[in-house]
Amino acid sequence: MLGDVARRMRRAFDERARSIGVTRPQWVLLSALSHHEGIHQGGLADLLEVEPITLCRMIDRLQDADLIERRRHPTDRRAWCLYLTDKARLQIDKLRPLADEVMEVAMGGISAEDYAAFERILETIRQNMMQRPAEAAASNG
Amino acid sequence: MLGDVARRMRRAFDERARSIGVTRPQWVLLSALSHHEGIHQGGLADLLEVEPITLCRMIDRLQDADLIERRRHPTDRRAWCLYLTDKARLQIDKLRPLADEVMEVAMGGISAEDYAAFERILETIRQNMMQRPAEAAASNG
DNA sequence: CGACAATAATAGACTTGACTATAATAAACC
DNA sequence: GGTTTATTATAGTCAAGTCTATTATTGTCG
Repeated sequence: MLGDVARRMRRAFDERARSIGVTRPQWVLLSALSHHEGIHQGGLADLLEVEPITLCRMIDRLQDADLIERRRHPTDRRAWCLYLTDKARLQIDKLRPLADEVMEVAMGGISAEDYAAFERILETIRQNMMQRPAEAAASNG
Repeated sequence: MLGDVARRMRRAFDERARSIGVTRPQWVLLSALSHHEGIHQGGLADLLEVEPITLCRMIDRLQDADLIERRRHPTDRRAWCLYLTDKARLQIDKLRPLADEVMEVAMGGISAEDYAAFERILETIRQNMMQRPAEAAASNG
């Protein structure tokens, strides 16, 4: 059910975002980058919890679309530093209200108490899922 | 956050299921089919809320892996009817406890009241997301 | 019957995600 | 100073999901 609800929300955002020409994962990436400009790919991959190679290919596409700029790291010749283009900033400004709208629709008719409870429980589940399976197995016995 | 939690749960299941040799979406498919044997592809796609072509290719792979059998529909020569193989039934039996384990870990330390509240709120959100975006726009004004 | 619309499955091309592996570079260490 | 190890980015290959067609059918209607 949780997965189902998450999927419906993803889909709702995707439908709205399609006209902008940016996919939802791309928006998540751009949005994260807007708070950490200059970060290198590995760091951003950690932030987004995706594999470096997944991020690498998304960056390829975003660079092709003139939304992200790769600049050489000043001292580490292996690394790239990532920067938003002005075009990307415009896109983000258009996308944020869409995300807000999805949240509004989703949370319609839910009281403040329920909302708080929901957040609290979600956070508990998140903590429960944080331990790696090996540790989980170990802690079970 | 909801998406994050859903992703963590997906991942937890994937890690456990990998050794069985079936992916999570495949398990979902097999599990659904076990309750609707004989259904045709379009019907199953509706059930799982994926595009027919997505299901079609998953069925291709599952048929290659001897987990699903396609039989001709008795009267409609366009359609296939889907059946589990015995091998698939064994797999399902192995996977169900894994899913249960993930749920147990996820819900650890959550009271019955919280669990009930969580389900209720999730269901509300689900209902909120059920309306199509066009209708949502219309109902907004 | 015959044209035409609807339905079932599938093809092509794309994004996103994974796993495994590899080249280049940096850091650590003897 | 040179060898080994770790890190950074990337390639190959696959699954799963999307959108937009296309091919067989089936059903409908004149």
